Amino acid sequence: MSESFSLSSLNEAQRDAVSTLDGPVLILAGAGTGKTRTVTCRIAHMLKKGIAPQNVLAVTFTNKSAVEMRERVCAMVDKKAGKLLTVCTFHSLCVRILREGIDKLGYKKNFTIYAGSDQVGLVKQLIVRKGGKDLNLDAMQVLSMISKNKNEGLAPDYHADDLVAEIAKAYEAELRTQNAVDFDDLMVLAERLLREHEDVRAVLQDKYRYITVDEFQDTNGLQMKLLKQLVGKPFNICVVGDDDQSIYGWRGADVTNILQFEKHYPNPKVILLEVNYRSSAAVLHVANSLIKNNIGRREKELKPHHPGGEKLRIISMPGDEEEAEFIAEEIMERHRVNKKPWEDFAVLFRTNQQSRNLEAAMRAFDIPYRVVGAQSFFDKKEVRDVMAYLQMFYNPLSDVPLLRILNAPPRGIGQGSILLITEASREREMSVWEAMANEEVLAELSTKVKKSVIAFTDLVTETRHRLLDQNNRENMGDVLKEFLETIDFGGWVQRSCKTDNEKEKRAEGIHDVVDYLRDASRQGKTLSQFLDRMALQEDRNDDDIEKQKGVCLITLHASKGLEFPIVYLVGLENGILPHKRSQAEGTVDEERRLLYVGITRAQDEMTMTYCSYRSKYGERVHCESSIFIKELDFEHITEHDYEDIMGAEASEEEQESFFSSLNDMLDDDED
DNA sequence: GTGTGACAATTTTTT
DNA sequence: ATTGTCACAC
Repeated sequence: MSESFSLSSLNEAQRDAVSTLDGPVLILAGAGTGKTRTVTCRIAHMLKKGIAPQNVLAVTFTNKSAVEMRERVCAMVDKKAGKLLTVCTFHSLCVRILREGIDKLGYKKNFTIYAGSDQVGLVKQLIVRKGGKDLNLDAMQVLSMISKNKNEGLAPDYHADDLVAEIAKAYEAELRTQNAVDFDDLMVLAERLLREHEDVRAVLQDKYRYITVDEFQDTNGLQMKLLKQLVGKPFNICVVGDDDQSIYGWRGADVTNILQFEKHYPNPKVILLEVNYRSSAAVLHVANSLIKNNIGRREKELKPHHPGGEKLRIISMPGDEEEAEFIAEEIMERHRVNKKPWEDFAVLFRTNQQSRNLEAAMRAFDIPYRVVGAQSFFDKKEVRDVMAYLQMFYNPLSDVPLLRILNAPPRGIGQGSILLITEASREREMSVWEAMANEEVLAELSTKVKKSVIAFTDLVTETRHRLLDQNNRENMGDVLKEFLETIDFGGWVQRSCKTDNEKEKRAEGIHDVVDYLRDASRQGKTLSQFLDRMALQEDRNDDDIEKQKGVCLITLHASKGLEFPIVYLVGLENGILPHKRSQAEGTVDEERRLLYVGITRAQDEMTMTYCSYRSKYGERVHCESSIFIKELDFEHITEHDYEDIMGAEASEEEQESFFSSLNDMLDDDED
């Protein structure tokens, strides 16, 4: 596809966005208004105008959108030029920046990235060490406080609770001595590096002359600060987003970034993308009627490209089981009678719990379905263990991965010995790895344990050299495989499995890591590059919801960016949507946006349901319909009752033609 | 080092 | 109802 063809296929606002390359640009792109197409065309246009691809940076929030954006730009431009573009996530960008210059902040360049369970493990340890165990202090909670603090740019000791401040400080110190950084640090340190080192800043500002930020409503304060450092004069920064789709406030996203963009970059060109190519007019009218109840938003309205459309339905259900069954049955019918493929349907819900009923109903009707979430590849224990081994090989001085696998599988270094070694390492101000090679420390251990420790360090050292030696022609995947066999890692994992199914899944997990590493090795990647990729989850394509078959069961949050011809949105009840906690937290607006996102997923048909009763934690409780329902424009909605529909259907079977026409007259007052 | 039972918690989730 | 965590026993 040639680029001029693309340009002519854009609407006026989109063209305006594409051709405005200089100075700050704010693109307010409503749902379904061709945002990605506009942004990718804009970047293609840059290259056509002679801007060097090396000078172009596009930052996204997820790897998925980074990959998509790159692919779509590459389809429009010269292959070679496309490869020279920088299209990546915030975190990936920070890793690149830091691998170059983190030494200027006193870290070594081979820093380790601690993620997820690494962080939790470390905090758990620190809670114990600081004597907060009896205080019911939860590691995850502490961690989220630490994270929030970092993202707000506060000092680590700035916490309401003294003990938390203690732990936060110790956490920072610990990461520092282990030459490790967490996900937040990637951002914090990259920002600091740019702010404190003019030379680094100058180089990067000169390199990235044209910057695009996608999903700008999801950025937080820290990401904004990083951008401020990265964007140099004449401020060729283009941000794209939609304040009405800001649904990640709970995770730090700061919607004022997009609302007050002018404060950071005065007199931007503001472009409104309002023509929606996705949904019917009816769907958009309802969506518009809801979202205008939010105050302090940027005024805009989705304008339908496709006129008319089926009215939306709101159906009251007696209980959550009927709700699920009704939907499953209807999907079944629509598939059978109207020949709609399963992939046309989606069922959206607020909380993951709600998927239970739905899954059960789908299974009962033999409807193929796909669910997002579940357990992701990288959270699997065996995968994390193997990754810990690799992290340790790369940098044995990082205690966290080392401690994770020190006795997994068991090799005669028990809890007591581990405690002794860690204590000894702290006393001597050395890493655990160094302590294990220290004669004095070894002398404190029993002969048996000492032998185990030496056997372990010897094996690790030998494997480590084979993995890191650039002159070694061996494939890293093969080295890992051999190592895992030597320690009988697979056997240990198998033994801990209860079912055959589990055995299979776990073995697969281990096998996959080996395969990934083998591939990376074949492509000439170093262990460091492989670990970065894995930490940033850049290889994650195993659970791409769009590639799976069947009816899509998905949370409202995860549905953002997707679209479906026929959508069901369940549980429109106070306490669920808006969620119970949002009242107290003052985030009802965000719940409204969440519903807005849900409605705008639908292309043709939209059905919303609420229940009178719902099973909650084993108890059957009464529910009332959502406050949001009365905000909707009922000109484009028909209301139904479960009993009536079922009654009508039952009759239909007996006296098909008569009752169905009567039913039409009663229920649908369309022309 | 692994298995059992009591006990609490229970929105959304990427990197 | 379900799921995970933790203490304790074997």
